[in-house]
Amino acid sequence: MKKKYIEIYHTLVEDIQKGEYLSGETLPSEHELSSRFHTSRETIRKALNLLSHNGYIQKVRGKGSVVLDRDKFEFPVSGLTSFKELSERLGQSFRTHVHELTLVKEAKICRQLNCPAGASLWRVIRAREIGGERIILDKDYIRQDLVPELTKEIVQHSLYNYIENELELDISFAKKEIVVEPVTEEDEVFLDLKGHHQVVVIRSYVYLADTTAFQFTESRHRPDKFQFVDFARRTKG
Amino acid sequence: MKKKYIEIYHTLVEDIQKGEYLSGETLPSEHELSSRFHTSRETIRKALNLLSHNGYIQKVRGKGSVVLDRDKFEFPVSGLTSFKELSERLGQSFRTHVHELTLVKEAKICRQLNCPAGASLWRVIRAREIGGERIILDKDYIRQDLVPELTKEIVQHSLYNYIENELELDISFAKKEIVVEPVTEEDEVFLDLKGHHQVVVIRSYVYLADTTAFQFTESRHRPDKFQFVDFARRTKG
DNA sequence: AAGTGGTCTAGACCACGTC
DNA sequence: ACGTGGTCTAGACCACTTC
Repeated sequence: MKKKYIEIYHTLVEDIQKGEYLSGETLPSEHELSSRFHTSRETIRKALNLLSHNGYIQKVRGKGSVVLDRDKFEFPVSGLTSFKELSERLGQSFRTHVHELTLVKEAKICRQLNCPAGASLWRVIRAREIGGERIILDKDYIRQDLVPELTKEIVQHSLYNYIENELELDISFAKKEIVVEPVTEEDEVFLDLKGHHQVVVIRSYVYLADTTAFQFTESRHRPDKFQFVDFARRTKG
Repeated sequence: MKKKYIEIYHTLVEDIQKGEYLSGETLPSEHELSSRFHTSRETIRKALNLLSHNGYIQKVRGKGSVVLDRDKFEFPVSGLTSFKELSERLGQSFRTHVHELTLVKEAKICRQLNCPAGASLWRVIRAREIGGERIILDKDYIRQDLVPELTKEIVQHSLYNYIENELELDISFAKKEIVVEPVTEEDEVFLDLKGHHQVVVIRSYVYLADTTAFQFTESRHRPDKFQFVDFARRTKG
């Protein structure tokens, strides 16, 4: 048995994308939806909360669930997007250059990942080429106890895909920090900087569903090609 | 009577902050909490979902609600933070210089805010000084039909405070974009750029709870002082 | 007054981890 | 086997918007 509220969520997303409900209009009422989907109102509400959380609707008390103009938001998949998804979205040709794939011991990063100081970490360094220019340098540190084997093919293709689908690790949340920093010698070597002296650095700590810290990533972007989109819903309380 | 799940949420946040539950430990079970707070389990679950959403806990099936190391996250108040909150958090002295407070008509911005092309908008230009340096230039456009009166005192003190507490407008969500751009003449005049030739630009569209687009803000930061922190929880489905 | 979403209840069964 | 959180139900009352 699948989860009902997830199925209802997908159905409603499709309906919205098909233009069955236009932006500014309201969805059928929760009461109406519960009888239409033969389910309780709380279950409908879970589906609607998902829609709201993902920016498809905004609930307005006494009025209904208003469909938002999602084109205007041009969506973000809030936060945890992989390079592959991103470049596919942009519809541009892309390549990945793998410069390093080694096992290292770095006490400092281990401490931040809550693993023993002597633990082995995969260090993966990849340059991302989009439209013929190498504009992103990704440096990943991944706990080897959680990902025992990595090959050049895997990191070239899609690391996230391998981790989530092959290893079935459940990535749950991430904390990221975005800052601007001077370029390093490494940046000079691996990127086409076109005279830029600073890069945008995104540092992420990625956690699994069981709260294990799992990966540290530093993603260094040439500033003229950097864009970050965020959809933030205010949580009350 | 206030909302129960909000009260329970606040109680649990306080307990966590007092160190009653340490990171890595689990909270009492949902069953236990519902009898302790004399409420139903679904209500407890709403409170726990808030805790989870705000990064206090991670729920693990079969195990419990694990308290996260929130210090390690150094929190963001995800997304919609005002300058005042930010500078208070940093504990630094700050000043706001109001350079402009006028009514304008800009068809382009009206279109993005979904209001008539000829509608009046407040244009507010403020430079933010932190630790003696003017490092942020905020340019706000606000619909005058929603905010009829603005004074220099209001925009100097706290615009958000006025909008939310005095006018009682209900800010609900925002879409933001972060990019890096060359400095403009305006930046040169109003900021202490210290030789920097680029600024980090955050463009935000702010919406009210009734889905009205309400405000457009462009916040221009000197790159060496820019930081953006984000806590992203992956939503399934 | 009627309709909408927001909150809350007191159960139920299931899937998963731990023991 | 037991305890945990995940899903689901069929009601209830309230606050708000619209008419």
